[in-house]
Amino acid sequence: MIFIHNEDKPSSSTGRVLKTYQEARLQNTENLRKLVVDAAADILQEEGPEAVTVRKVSERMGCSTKIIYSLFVNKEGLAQQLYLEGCKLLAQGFEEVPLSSDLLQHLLDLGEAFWQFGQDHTSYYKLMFGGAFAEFKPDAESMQGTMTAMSRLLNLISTAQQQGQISDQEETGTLVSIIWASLHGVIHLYIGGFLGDAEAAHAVYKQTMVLLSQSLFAAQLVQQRSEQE
Amino acid sequence: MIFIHNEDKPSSSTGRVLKTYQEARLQNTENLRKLVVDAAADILQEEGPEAVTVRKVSERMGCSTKIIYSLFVNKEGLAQQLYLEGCKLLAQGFEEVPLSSDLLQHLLDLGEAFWQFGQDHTSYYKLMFGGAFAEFKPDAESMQGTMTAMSRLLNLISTAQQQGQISDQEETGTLVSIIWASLHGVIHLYIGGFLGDAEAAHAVYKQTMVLLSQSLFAAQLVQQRSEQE
DNA sequence: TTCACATCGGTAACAGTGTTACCACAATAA
DNA sequence: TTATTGTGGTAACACTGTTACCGATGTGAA
Repeated sequence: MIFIHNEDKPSSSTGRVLKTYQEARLQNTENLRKLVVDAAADILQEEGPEAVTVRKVSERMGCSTKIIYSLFVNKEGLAQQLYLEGCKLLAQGFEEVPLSSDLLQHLLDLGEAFWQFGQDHTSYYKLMFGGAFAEFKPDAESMQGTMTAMSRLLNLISTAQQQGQISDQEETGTLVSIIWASLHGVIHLYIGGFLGDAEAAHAVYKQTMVLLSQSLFAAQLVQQRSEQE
Repeated sequence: MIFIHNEDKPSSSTGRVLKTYQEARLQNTENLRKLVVDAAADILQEEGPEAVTVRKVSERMGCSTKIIYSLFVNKEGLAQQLYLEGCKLLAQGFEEVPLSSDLLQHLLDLGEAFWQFGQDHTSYYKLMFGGAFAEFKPDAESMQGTMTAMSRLLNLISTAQQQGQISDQEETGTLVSIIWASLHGVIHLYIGGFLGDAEAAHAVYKQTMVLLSQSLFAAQLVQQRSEQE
């Protein structure tokens, strides 16, 4: 039963998912990989990270678990692809933030976009930064994807430093890490259930952004103040 | 083999762990609970959070898994006890920080103690805040334990607000959350492998503390400045 | 003392996980 | 047509959390 490699048999009642799997198998493995990642992504978003299991993915694909192990080495390999998928979504979220000549406002907007990503794609967030897959450590490709997603933030800080609005005593990368980590901490504690409801957590988040940017842009503020006097 | 309930039999070669289990069983269940938590804590520290399994704990105890389910409802119940154990260690770490009349310095010292806790008890940290047990959400007792551990930080912020060194526009709890979450974010990203080696991560951590405290104590700094003029 | 009852806890199983050895089949090459 | 290669499904292994079962043990009453 199940899979007869003979193509003569009509589609019958095996369903559409099965057909796409058959189609992809006739083409290159790259399409098949994408199909598996999509199936896994669906499960991730519908049922959360812990529901993403090799068997569930293969069932949804209509194939055996062997396929997943042939295409990706193990579950972690599949998780890495999902990580990169999440990076794309995050980058997309950042892209939608309008450019602004007010760099402080721009920073706040980017921070807000990061919060929104955590809310709209909580399952992805848990997978990527939440330690949902205990064994998952970012490899070179993952870090590359992360940096690409974060490039918008990096460019902003760099520009602000060049314009003298943010001190250039610290390395740009360090400042990005500080902002990223601080905001991540709020989101992660909230997801973990430590910061009450979404409203309270969002208040903490926004206040964290304010405090950080106050310090970062402090030189400018002081300068503005002395100019006003 | 294994457990003969007859006490006439001498200790034989069953080992010391077994004897303590037998002893505790003769006493109340509270001692037995503590013994189980200790065994689980040993595994946690020796082999990490993912190694803490019901079977491993029961093997180390020299009893069946049933005991764990009788004493704690399920694995999560045991995890909660480990969480509280971690709170004690964290509180202990905070206790060792010397009091200081310089509240800013005191804040930096407490922050450093939090970092040290993450380094010295990484397994506990992962269990408590790292999401190592995906299903674990802090219940009322866990939150209570967390607050007790954090009380040192809470008192400090409260005092600084009363002395006018930190603005009292924000609620004390909110400020504590901001500091906690930001520092947690750095530790968590570092543990997750996103911030490079310990040295680089520690630099980010310290800089985060500096930026935050600069904003928090900003009013005072401005005040000092105007007093000097 | 003896006997019924209740409780405690060990055994063995269930359902689920990641992973892999095995082997039948299809496609290709000679 | 035959030999070889490789793809992929089946079924198993070693784990996990969890629980149904049931014998043994201790405890109460007669």
